[in-house]
Amino acid sequence: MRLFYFDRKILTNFLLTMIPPPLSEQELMSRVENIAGLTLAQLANQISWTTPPNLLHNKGWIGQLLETVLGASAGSLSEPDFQYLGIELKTIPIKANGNAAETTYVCVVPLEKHLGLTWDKSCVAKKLRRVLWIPIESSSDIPLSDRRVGTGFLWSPDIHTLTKLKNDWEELMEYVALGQIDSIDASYGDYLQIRPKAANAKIRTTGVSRSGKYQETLPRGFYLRTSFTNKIISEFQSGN
DNA sequence: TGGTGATCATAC
DNA sequence: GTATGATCACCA
Repeated sequence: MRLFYFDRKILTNFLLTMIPPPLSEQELMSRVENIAGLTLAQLANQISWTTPPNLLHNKGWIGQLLETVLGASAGSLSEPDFQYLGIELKTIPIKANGNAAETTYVCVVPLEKHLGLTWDKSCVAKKLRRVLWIPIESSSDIPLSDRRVGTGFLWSPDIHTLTKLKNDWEELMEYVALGQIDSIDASYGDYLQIRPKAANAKIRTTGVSRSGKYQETLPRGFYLRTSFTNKIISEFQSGN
């Protein structure tokens, strides 16, 4: 069943774009090199997409564009973008000064069914095992069409980083487990933070209260702080 | 100006 | 509603 779904997904994407998924890391990185320096409009033209005037009503457009151009599988499965390769694709908006403009969304915070959940099994650990970061020019004074794609690079957290992420995750999840999700705000966590992840502030999902009963609450997501992604970028640039 | 809370599109 | 992809927008 899952195989069927996977195949249909790949096939649909291929028929729409004629871009097959990369079969090796080398093939993927060769595609990444080939698009470095291109503008978003040039990239969009490759697959006959129209560049929107801005991202206001298309916040995920750049991410979806890069996914498609690089042959990532489409769809909303909880799988890495490049399923064969176990690689997650993340675009990262870069300001004129070279720093990340926005935090990076990782995954939804489990607000129930988290009993016995450990770091190694968490969505954060799974998503961040191997990431293809692609910097994208994001200054608001550059029209979206003219913004250029940077040099993408593969990244895996080193042991120190992994420990920091694990500590953050465990600390944050402890509040969740104790039914104290509503007392957490975005200031908690060094590398990871928890923030709302919903269409609006009225959306509710099921969580757990302090007394252990089910309680409706705002859906949250894990995000990487810009200070952390800046660190990743500067380590790549300095060749570490 | 940057960090936090709020929000947008879309598939299923 | 839940998942994917994220950025917007306010205010200290």
